[in-house]
Order: sequence, then structure tokens, then C-alpha cells
Amino acid sequence: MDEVKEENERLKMLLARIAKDYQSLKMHFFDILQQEEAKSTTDTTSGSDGHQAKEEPELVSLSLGMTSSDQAKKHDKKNSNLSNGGQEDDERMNGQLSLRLDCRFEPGSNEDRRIIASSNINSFEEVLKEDEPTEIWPPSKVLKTARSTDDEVLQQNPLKKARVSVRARCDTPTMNDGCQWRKYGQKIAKGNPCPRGYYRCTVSSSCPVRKQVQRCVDDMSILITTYEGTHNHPLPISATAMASTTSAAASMLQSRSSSSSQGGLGTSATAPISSSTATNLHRFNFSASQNSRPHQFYIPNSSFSTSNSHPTVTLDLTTAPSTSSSSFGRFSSTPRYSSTRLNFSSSSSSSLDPNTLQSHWNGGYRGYSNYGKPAYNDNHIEYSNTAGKQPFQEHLYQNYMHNHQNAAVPLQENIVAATKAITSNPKFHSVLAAALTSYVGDARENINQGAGDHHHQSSSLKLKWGDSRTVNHIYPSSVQNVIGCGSSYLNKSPSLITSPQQGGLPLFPPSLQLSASKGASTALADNRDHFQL
DNA sequence: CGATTTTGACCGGCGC
DNA sequence: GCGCCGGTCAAAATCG
Repeated sequence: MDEVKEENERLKMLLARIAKDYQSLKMHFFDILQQEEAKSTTDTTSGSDGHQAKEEPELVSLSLGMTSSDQAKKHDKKNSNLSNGGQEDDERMNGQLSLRLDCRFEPGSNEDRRIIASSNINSFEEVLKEDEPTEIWPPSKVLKTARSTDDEVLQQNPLKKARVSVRARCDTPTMNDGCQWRKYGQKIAKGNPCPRGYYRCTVSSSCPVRKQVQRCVDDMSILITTYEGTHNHPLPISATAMASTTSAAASMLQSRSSSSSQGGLGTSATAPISSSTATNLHRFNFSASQNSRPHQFYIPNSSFSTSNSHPTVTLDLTTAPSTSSSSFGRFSSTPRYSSTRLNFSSSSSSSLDPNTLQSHWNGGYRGYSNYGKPAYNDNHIEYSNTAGKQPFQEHLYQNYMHNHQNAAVPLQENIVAATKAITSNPKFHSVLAAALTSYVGDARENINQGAGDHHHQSSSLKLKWGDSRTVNHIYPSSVQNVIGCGSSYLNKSPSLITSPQQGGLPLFPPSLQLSASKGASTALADNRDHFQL
């Protein structure tokens, strides 16, 4: 009981702090918003698609912040049973990540408002409150923005559709991205002994979305999934994470490739940006190669890079710094089309276990399997129990830190450049927001799911705030990953995201939770893309 | 029996 | 024009 009270006290204090941070960040956000508007007015004609600029969001802003007010209170409730996890855990708890993929427009257009609603988590929540709980996103919600970005891509790359490639360590044939896929072909691609599988979305017969799945030639444990197109149908909640991430990433790519005047993005910079907590530094490597010139930013927690004949964005969810670093050269190699690589890698061994980070997608199935079906394979045991890997990850992390700290020292100016690049590119925000909301949204969903099971509740909460390793054997890996990622991003994001408009706005409302194991197994049944290739 | 996977054939783009 | 290669088709096989 005393612990609960103390917990509440801490939470209150943190809530106050969050509110304060929110205000300051809000001010910062509006500053940036004004800069963007000023920029857009001066930079009116940028090519043949001037009309499009009017229809496109003037600004896609990332809101990456702590939950506030009522949301936080809800979490207080949820966390009331949480065992005392120490101050650090407390911070994670209060750091319940809330972020929005928030499009800002010039006032007036109804169309714009609709798009705002479609991308605003808040609006989404409201809609879902009104409607019956469902796993399907209203078509007008995500797809609207996704389509618009796709159209944008198509307009500016008439010959090739933009692609979003996701690299993740995965011991299953395909990643669990929540969508339904049907394999329609397989090829041995040149330079890679592993066959490439071709899949199309089967949620809707007319859905144009394709994905390619192939093992990385350098590291067979890495699965490269490339998405192309935009879903033209409602998506299962479990699929919105990847869908929103990829569409935002494609949008980011498009914005970058279409405007060479993106200050920070157009210049080469490598700049580690220190996070608030050195021990939990997250990597954000931004490596954008355009016109044969790779540009890299090293920012805590994530990163970018590129490849191939299609304009491609690569989200790198691989864990080992050495791997992702080595892959940079390969991906940055002079594509015919500009491409961008997002490397959402984690080198943090404490709050952001690399295994948990990526398993949101690649291990989701095995996690769900706990609800009824046997584990997919024996690896699941090893996979779940990541505690044993800790020393190795710690080692990697320390190496990474060592290398990048050394590299960072003489590059202070690049830090500024990288920061400027981020803050000046709204679509970059959207990419990051989408990626993060993906994790967080699913985390919330799955946490709620877990909360329904009293036996698991404490575990889920504990997991939620950081040490997912302790509960891996209980919860779906997707939960672990989401949470691990979310909490870690949470802790670091304030220093990383320089222009967030914070808002305590959960991605997915509690009503979306899978109410019981029945629901979970249903979701499992819908995700059949795990035994393919 | 319907849905999905497999797999060889086919097609189109691209480079030489 | 030819061959290579990535991507798709579609019939057969397989699965549940």
C-alpha cells in the first residue's frame, strides 16, 4: 500500500514536470510551425506540382511527448498495482509515450481538416469511442494520409513507386506486420542465395500493396521486408503500425527527394546527439543517400539509409550496431533513385532491449502463440529469454558508445546540422512519429489486453516500463518490443525531438483491446504470414 | 473444397 | 536485337 502511495506521489510529480515540459515544447513547436509557414510562403513554386503543395499538408508534425492530465491519470490507475520498480522505472512509467502524427494545415479547407482527423491520434480515439470497438481502422483514418503520400510519391516518381524496406532480425519466414499476405511468387535474386518471396495483401482483393521478403545476404538472421503501395482498405489494428510507419517513411523519402533545398538533409553530417541519459543513449543514424552522395546523421536511437532502383526508405530494426553500421555502406551505394534509410536500431541494453525492439514485428506470432497455439519453434525460448543475451548486448552497446562518442567530439557543428535537419523537415517527424506510435500503440493495445488477465497484469505493467526481459515468457513479444521501444523512446525523445507538440494522447483507446485470449487467438489466425517463403 | 503455396513460364525494362 | 533480371501469372500441388 505504501508503495502504491509513493508511486502515486512520484507520478504526480512527474505529471507536473511533464506538463511543464509540454508547455515548453509546445512553444518550441509553434516556433517551428511559424518557420515552416514562412518558408512555404517564400518557397511557393517548386516545380510542376505546385498545386499539390496546396493539397498536401503544410506540415506534418511529430508530437512526441509524455502523457499529460487525464491520460496520465489513467496510467496511474493502471500502474497502481505495479511493483516498485525504482526511480528509473518510475520515470519510464511516467514517460508513457504519447505521440501523434499530427498534420497541420492552413486553416480553411475541410479536406485538410479531414486529414488532420485521419492522422491525429486524438481524433482517432474519439472516433473509436463512438463506434463499436473494432480492430479495423476506419478507412478514412490512416489510409487517407497514406494514400496522399503515395499519390505524392507517384506524382514525383512517375516511373517507380516508392518503397519502404524494413530490416529486422527475424527467425521466422516473414515479419508479423499484422496484415494478411498471400504469396504469389518466389525468385532467386541475383547476389543473394536466399529466395525472395513476393506477397500481396489479401485483406482486400483489390489492394495494390505488395511486399517482398528476403533474407539479408550478409546476415541471414536479418529479414528484409520491402513494402510497396498503399492499402485501400481498413487495416487491422495490428497492421496499422507498419502501415503508418511505411507510409510516413515513404512520405519522408518523397519530401526529401523532391526538394533538394532541405537544408540539413542536403548536406552531409554525422552528429551524435546526446540524450538526457547517457546510459540509455539511443541511436538515430540518419543516412540519406541522394544523387550518389550519402548523408549520415547519428542521432540517439534511430537511423536512415538507402538502396536499389526504386526510391526506397529502409527502416533498420536490426540490433547490432556493427551490423547496421556495416550495412550503411551497402545501402548508401548510389541508387539510381534517391532513397532513404531509417535505422531504428537500439543499442540500449537497459530500457530498450534490442530484441524487444524488433520483435514487435518479427516475433509477434510467437508471442501470440502463447494464447493457444504452441510456440512456432524452439527458438522462441531463447528468443524470449533475452536476459542471457544481456552481456553481449551490453558489450555491443558499449562498443557503440565508445565509437560514436569518439566520433562525436570533433563534430559539434554537425550536431547542429543534424538537429536542424530534423527540426526543419516535418515529414521526418512524421516518419519518426509513425514509427514510434506504431510501437506505442500496439503496446497500449497489448497491455490492455494483458490487463484483462489478472494473472498477467503486474507483469504487463512492469514490462511496460522497461524491463521486458522479466516478462518475456508471459507476454507476446510484440508487447515486449513495443513497450521496450516505447519506453526507451520515451526517455530519450525529449532530447531527440526538438519540435514536438506534446499531448497526452494515446494512439489506441482502451476500447480497442483484445478483450480475451479468444480475441488474441483470432488476431493470431489473421496473421498467417509467418510460415511463408 | 476453398484458400494458399509452389514453381515454371512469361513479360517488360534495361544494358550491352 | 539479345540476354539478363526483376517481377508477375497461373496451373498444379498442398494445406486446413
